[in-house]
Amino acid sequence: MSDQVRPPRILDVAKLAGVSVATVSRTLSNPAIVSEATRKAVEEAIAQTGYTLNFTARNLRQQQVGGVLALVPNLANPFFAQILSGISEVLRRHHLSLLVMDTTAVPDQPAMTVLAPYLNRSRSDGVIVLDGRLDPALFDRPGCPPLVQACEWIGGLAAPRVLADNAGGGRLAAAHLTGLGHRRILHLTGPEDSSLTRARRQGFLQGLAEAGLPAPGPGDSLSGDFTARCGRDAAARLLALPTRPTAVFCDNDEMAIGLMTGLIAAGLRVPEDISVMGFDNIEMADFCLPGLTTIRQHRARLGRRAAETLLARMAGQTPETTLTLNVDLVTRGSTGKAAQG
Amino acid sequence: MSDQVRPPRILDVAKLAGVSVATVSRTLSNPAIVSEATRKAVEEAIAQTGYTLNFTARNLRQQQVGGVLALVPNLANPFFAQILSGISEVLRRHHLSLLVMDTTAVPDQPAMTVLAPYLNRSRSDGVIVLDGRLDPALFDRPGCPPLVQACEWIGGLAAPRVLADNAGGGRLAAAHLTGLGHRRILHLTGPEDSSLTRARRQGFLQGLAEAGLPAPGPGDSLSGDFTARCGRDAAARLLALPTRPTAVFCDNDEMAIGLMTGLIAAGLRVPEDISVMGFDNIEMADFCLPGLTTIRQHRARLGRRAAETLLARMAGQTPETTLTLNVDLVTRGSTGKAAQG
DNA sequence: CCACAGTGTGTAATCGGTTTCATCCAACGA
DNA sequence: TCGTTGGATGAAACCGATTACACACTGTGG
Repeated sequence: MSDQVRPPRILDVAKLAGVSVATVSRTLSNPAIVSEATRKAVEEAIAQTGYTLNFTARNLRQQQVGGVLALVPNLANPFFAQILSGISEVLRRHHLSLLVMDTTAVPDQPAMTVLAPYLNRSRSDGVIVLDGRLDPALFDRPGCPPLVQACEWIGGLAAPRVLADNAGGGRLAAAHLTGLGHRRILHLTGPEDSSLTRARRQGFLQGLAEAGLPAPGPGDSLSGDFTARCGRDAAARLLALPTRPTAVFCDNDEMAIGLMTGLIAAGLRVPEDISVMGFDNIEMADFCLPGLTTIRQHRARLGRRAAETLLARMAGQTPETTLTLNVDLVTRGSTGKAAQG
Repeated sequence: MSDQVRPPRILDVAKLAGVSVATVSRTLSNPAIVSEATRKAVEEAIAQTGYTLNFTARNLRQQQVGGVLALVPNLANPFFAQILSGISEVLRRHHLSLLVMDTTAVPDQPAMTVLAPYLNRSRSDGVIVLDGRLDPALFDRPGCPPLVQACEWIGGLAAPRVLADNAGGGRLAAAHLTGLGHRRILHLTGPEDSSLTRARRQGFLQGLAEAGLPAPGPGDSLSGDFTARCGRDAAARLLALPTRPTAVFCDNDEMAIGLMTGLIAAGLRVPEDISVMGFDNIEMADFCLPGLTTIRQHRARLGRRAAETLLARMAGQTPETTLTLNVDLVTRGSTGKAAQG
C-alpha cells in the first residue's frame, strides 16, 4: 500500500502554489487579506494535494483546545441526554467540540484524583459542570478553565449557574395539589445532599404555607434517590404510614412513575384514591397510565443557555451569576380532586 | 491580579531541578529510565512550580489527538446514553477522551459537508459510528481515522461491526408469541431504511416460519419511527384493521409502551385481549403497567465492546469483522396466552 | 523627485512538548 | 592498562501550524 504516505502539510501546498506557508495559512483563516489571484492558486493547490488542516498544531499555537468538557454525574441517565444535546448544538455553531466525562465512572477512587487532571486549560477551553456533588476545591486551582454550573450546583462555587426554577416548580406543585383540595400531601424527595432536592422542597413548603397549610412534620416526606425502583419501593412505605396521604409530590418523574406502578399494583386507583405528581416532564410522563401530572423544565434549552453562558465567560465577559429558567405545570390524569376526608 | 503569569512550562521545571527538559519529559512519561535522585529532584520541582503537562503539545509531537469521536444519530435519545456510558468507561481506562457529535444537529445541510471535516486524524484518533444511515462515502477518504460501527451499521462500509443479535431477538419474539398460541401477530417496525428494522424483521419472519406459520402478507406489519408517539398512533391503525391481531411485536420499547397506552385507553386489556412485546429492555419496561415483555440487549456492554474493538483497530490489529452480542427474552405481564380464536 | 501610506507577501520565531543522537562516566573483562 | 558495554543525561531536531516583523512595491501628495 502506498497509502502510507504522510498527509500533506501546509508547506506542500505552499510549494505547489508557489507561495509561502504564511500565505497559505492566511488564505485558510482570513481569505480577505490575500489577493484574488493568490487565493485562487492556493485553493487550487489545496484541492490537488488533498490538504487538510492539522488542528492540533493550530491549537498549540493559538493556546486553545477547541473543545468544551461536560461533567455529567451519570451518562446513562437519559435526563442528561437532552441537556447534552442542547449543549452540543450551541458548541457546534461555534466550532467547538463536546467532550463528555462521567464523574461517577471510577467508583473506588476519589473524584479529586480522577478529575483534577482534566480541569486544565490544555484539556478544554471551558467546563460545564452538571454534577452538584463535586468538591468545590476541585475547581479552585490555577489553570482551571472557565466554568459554568448547569442544572445542579455546588455550594461555595462562584461560577455562573444556569438552573431551572426548582423552587418555583415546587410551589407550582403545592399550589396545584392544594388547589385540588389535598391537605395531607407526601413529598418523595431526592437525595438529601442534592441541591435540587433542597430547592424543590423549599419551594414546595413555601407553596403549602401560601395555601394556608401548617408546616408539615418530618413524617410527611420520604427520601429517595431519583430512580424508578426507589419510587416503587416507596409505595410500600407509603401504605404502611399510620395516616395515608391523599397526594404525593415526587422530586422527579422516574420516582413518580415507579410509585404509581407500585400503588396501582397494590390495588389503589390513581387519581381516585391518591394523586401523584412528578417533576421534569420526561417523555414517558405522557405515556404512562394515567398520564403523569408534572413540572416541565426545558432541558435542551437549559443546555443551550449553559453553553451560551460558558461562551460568554470564555470571551472574557462576566455574565450574570444565576440564570433561572421558567418551569410550568403540565396537567395530566394522575392528579385529581382530593377524596372526601 | 498577578494571576496572569504564564503557566509553568517544562523548561521552568528543568531549570529549577537543574536538569534538561529531556530529563523532565522522561521523568513524566517513563520514570523508570531516570535515576532515583533525578526523579526525586524533578518531582520536587514539579510540585514547587505547580507544573502541568500541556497535552496539545504532546499530542502534536506524538501525532495523536487523545480522543475518540462517537457519531450519534440523536443525542437526546436515551437509548444512546447507556451505550455512550459504556464507551466512556473503556476510553477512560485508556486515557482517551470521548468526543460526541450529533449527526442530525444540522438539519438543512447535508451530513457530508458538516461531518467530513471531523473525520480526520487531526480531530480524533478513532471513530465509533452509531448512525446506520450515513453515506459510506463519508468514511472512504484519505485521512479518515480508524472506524468501528456499533449498534446500527451501514451497508457497504467495511469497518468492523459490534451489534446486538437483532435477528436472534426477532426469532425469540416470534418463538415466545407463537408459543403462547398466537397465530395472527402484527409487527410494528422501525423505519424501513434502518438496518435494525431489517434484521429484526428478518429474524421475526424466520421465527414465525420455524413455528409453522405461513409467511405473513404486507398487511401484517405497520411501519413506525421508534417513538412512543407513533406507537400510540399505531393503536388506532391497529383497531381499524379488518381482523384484529392477538399480539403485536414492536421493534423497540418506546413504540410498545406507546402502543399499550393507546390500546388500554381504547378499552382493550393487555394481555387478555392483546399481547404486546417490545425490544431493548429500557428501564421503563419494568415500570409500566403491565410490565413489558421484551428482548433485552446490553447497551453498556455493547458500548464497551465497541470501544475495545476500536482500540484494537487503533493498535493496528484487525479484529473480527462482526461481533454479535447475545440478547435474551425478558418475560413480564404484557404477553399472555392467545385468546380463543 | 521624495517621503509616505497602504497592500500583499515572505522569513523566521513561536507554541510546549518528545525523541533521536551524541556524550559522559562508571563498571567490567581481557 | 585499555577497550567495551551500558546507563544516565543533554543538545537539538522535530511535530505543523500561526503571526510578528520586515520588506517590496504601488500610488499619492507635497
